[in-house]
Amino acid sequence: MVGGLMKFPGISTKLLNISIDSLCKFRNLEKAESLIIDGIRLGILPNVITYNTLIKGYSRFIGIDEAYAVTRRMREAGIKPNVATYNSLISGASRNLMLNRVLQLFDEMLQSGLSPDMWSYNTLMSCYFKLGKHGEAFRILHQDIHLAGLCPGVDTYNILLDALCKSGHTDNAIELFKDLKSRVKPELMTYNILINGLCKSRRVNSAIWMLRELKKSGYTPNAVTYTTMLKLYFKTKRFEKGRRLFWKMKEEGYTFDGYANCAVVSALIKTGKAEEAYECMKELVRSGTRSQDIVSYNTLLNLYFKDGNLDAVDDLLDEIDRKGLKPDDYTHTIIVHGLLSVGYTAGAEKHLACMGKMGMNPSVVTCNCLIDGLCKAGHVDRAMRLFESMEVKDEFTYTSVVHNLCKDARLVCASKLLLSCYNKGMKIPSSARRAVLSGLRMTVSYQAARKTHQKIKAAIECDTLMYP
DNA sequence: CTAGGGTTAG
Repeated sequence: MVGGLMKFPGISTKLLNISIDSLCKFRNLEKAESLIIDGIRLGILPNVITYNTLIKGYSRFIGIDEAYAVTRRMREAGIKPNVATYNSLISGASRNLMLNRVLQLFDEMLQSGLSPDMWSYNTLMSCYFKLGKHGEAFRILHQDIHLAGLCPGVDTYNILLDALCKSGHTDNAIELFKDLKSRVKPELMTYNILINGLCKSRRVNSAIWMLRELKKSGYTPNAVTYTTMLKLYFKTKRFEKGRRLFWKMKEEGYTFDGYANCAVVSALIKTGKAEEAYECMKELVRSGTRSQDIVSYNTLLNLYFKDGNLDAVDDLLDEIDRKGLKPDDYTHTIIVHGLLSVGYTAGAEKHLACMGKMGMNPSVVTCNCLIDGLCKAGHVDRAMRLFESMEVKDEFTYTSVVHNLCKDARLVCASKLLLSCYNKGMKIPSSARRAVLSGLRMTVSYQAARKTHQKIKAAIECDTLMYP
């Protein structure tokens, strides 16, 4: 291949870069690098783009250190890193939420006399947002960008709008959207971000209004738009509407990547329609998308468990392994929950222990499942031991534990935990409160229930909370 | 750099 490039001096580096790019896209980084070396031997000199492409690949698929190591080889080859080089490194660091690394690279870029561009600032800003450091992110937006003589572009606003939506400030996002239209032209992605934010906060009418705005601006909804609306329909239990939309998506070729199929299948599983779910999954298997990512496998795995098809589960786990896919938090949760649902409590516990041995940290959700399952199987003490060992706990953890403690008549413990939730300002469903209060009334005393009710009132600073 | 799919309690 490289030999052939020699016949076209002048464009040979361009062709080399194209080859490098496609190799990198398919994670063939070693091959890409050996192609560079072959090229040099044949007199085809790599340029800054060649190395930047390689760095982008390393930073995306391997690691930031490995990507950085390429910059050293690049310098040895007499090529100086440019802003794009640093941007690739910075985005790799940002993807892994390595803020210090991002800042360090920024410094290094400045010290080598390079000026960060809008892309660099966008990445930095999005890293701050992803870490929940909104103040810092806004400082980049309102100060640093202007000090650098740059102007926020539509991409900058996309990042900002998405962060606002994801942190529950959908109203601010809408406000900003109305305001920014005078400065930049919203992209299709801008609309999708907002529609998604509105759907997630269940603002159905606003989402539909935004969809109309999207069309009014001359854009055509794409697979992302439709998948977002599809989820909204399922969430609001408008199954017929969802079914019709999915049908339309299939007809118009919007289901090529399997995203919509996964959404539909999980909705079908939740409504107990395993048959239809299998039907919908078949298509995914046929299209080959299934072989590409763990999400489709997780969906299918969940389906097999819910259907009690444990042989298929076994086969599928083997297949995941064979394909070299990496099980993620969802996979582990589905396995633990699935084992519990078929009554195999010991297996679920074993799975968690295995994860620990392999150096994996089970997620909060995985632990929540096991806690709940252990309680329901009558092992409340073991569940409580796991509960106490958890570093991160969420609403689900507490809700489940409180309910299960009530069922087990451990009211003192349950009411203590419930109160700690209110004191932390944690949102906990009122069903948990009712379970504790009625439990106290039944098994302790009416006075104890009243007293706890008073404490809850004080904790949430509310006088009108009715005593059930 | 930025948008959509998959997991848990009641």
